[in-house]
Amino acid sequence: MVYRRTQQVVKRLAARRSAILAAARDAAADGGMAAVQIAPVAVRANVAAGTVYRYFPSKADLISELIAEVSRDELAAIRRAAEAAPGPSSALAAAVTTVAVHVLSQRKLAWGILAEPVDVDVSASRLASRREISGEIAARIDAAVRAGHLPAQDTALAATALLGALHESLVGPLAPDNTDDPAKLRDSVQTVTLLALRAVGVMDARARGLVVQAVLP
Amino acid sequence: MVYRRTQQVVKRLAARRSAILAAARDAAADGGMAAVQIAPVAVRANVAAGTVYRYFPSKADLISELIAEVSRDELAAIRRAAEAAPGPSSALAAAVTTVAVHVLSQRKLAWGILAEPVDVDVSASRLASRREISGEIAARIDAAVRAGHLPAQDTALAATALLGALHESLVGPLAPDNTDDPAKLRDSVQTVTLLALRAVGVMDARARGLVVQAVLP
DNA sequence: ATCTACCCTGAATAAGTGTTCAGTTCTTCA
DNA sequence: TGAAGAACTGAACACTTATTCAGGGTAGAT
Repeated sequence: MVYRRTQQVVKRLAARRSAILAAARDAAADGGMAAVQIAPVAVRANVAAGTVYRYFPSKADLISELIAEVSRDELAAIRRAAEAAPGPSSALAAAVTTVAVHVLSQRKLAWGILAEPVDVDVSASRLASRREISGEIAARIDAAVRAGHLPAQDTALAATALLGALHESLVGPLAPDNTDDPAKLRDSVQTVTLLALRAVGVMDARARGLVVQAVLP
Repeated sequence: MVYRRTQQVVKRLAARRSAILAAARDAAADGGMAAVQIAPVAVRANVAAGTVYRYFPSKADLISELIAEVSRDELAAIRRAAEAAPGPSSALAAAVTTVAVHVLSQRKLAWGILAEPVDVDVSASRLASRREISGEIAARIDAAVRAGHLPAQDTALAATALLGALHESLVGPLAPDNTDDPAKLRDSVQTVTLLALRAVGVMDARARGLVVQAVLP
């Protein structure tokens, strides 16, 4: 062989791959999954359409990786928020609030990742994404149950239901369109978080306290 | 003119239209919205593909009507259940239970109506559908609030969140797959209804009572 | 400098389905 | 019964995008 991938080339390839993924993410943030089409993404990433296929076997793979990436980021944020909280209930509140805030601050992207129709099959990665996030929330609920702050319950089902409630009320088609009023956005986050905490059995008064703590910086 | 639509013909036309809609509904119940394609629906309805277009201007219109029809049925069922209940809280519980049971007993159809990707734009009718159902639930929450059974709250947001919780936990991708175990199905309905009622502020003990009442026939 | 292997380009291709429409069949009424 | 209008048929068409691939370019080794 008279050709070997030098370190420089390896780096360039990795950078290009990242650029394509980033372009896809940008497109999704701008116009939802509908905007994640090979040709436009290639343009954003400054490559030709064919090049995308040197990095991703298919559009389904590209979108799947996009979903996985966003999901990883989200999971990390949730963990960070929860671990900074003083106790299990606060951690749960912080986790829920984090999801709500993130989802609201990137509504198009969130909608794209979660539920927007896509012309290729990405159900597997969506499933994985939900599993991860839901699992994390379930773990937090579980911790609060074990600490005696919540009644025993099916934590997996509860976590799934919580996420459904957050998503539908914040980025679903009926979500109020407060795109640019920070006060209303905060209100929504607060209301929905309160709802979610009460759903798993946090007493109302205590829930209010936890929510205020979690929403305030 | 030597031709006028006689009563018989009018009836036949109406029947055909219904047959096409019914065929679409069957297809959706069998294989989700993905199965609602013009050619297969036409076959089910015993007409040619072109005929579908004499009754529906486009696939989008066909599916929109399908969504509207299912939505109407659902709304009627919710109202019936709620009106048969002895009080506002029971009515709310009955309404929520009804949604849960219906959704579970026609999961593919529900998923198709609610969230499954479709290749044409049906967002308007999905929005309308959600608005109707959510509005009804909101009204029930409101009644319970006015009766002093629940704390004051943003009932529209709460209703939306409740529906999101129900849908995600019962027909979402993470929903447990108890297709054929009636006991587990009932368990799911009970658990989720309980969750929903607590979310809007029903006290736990009272919620359990309401749920049992609502779930038992 | 030059050969080789790899990478990139972007126009052409492929494939799936909604939609159309010229021709056929059916219904009505004189 | 036959003429006229309406409804139905289903094969052909249209359109959109993902995907391919032959050709040109670039980096590494000698």
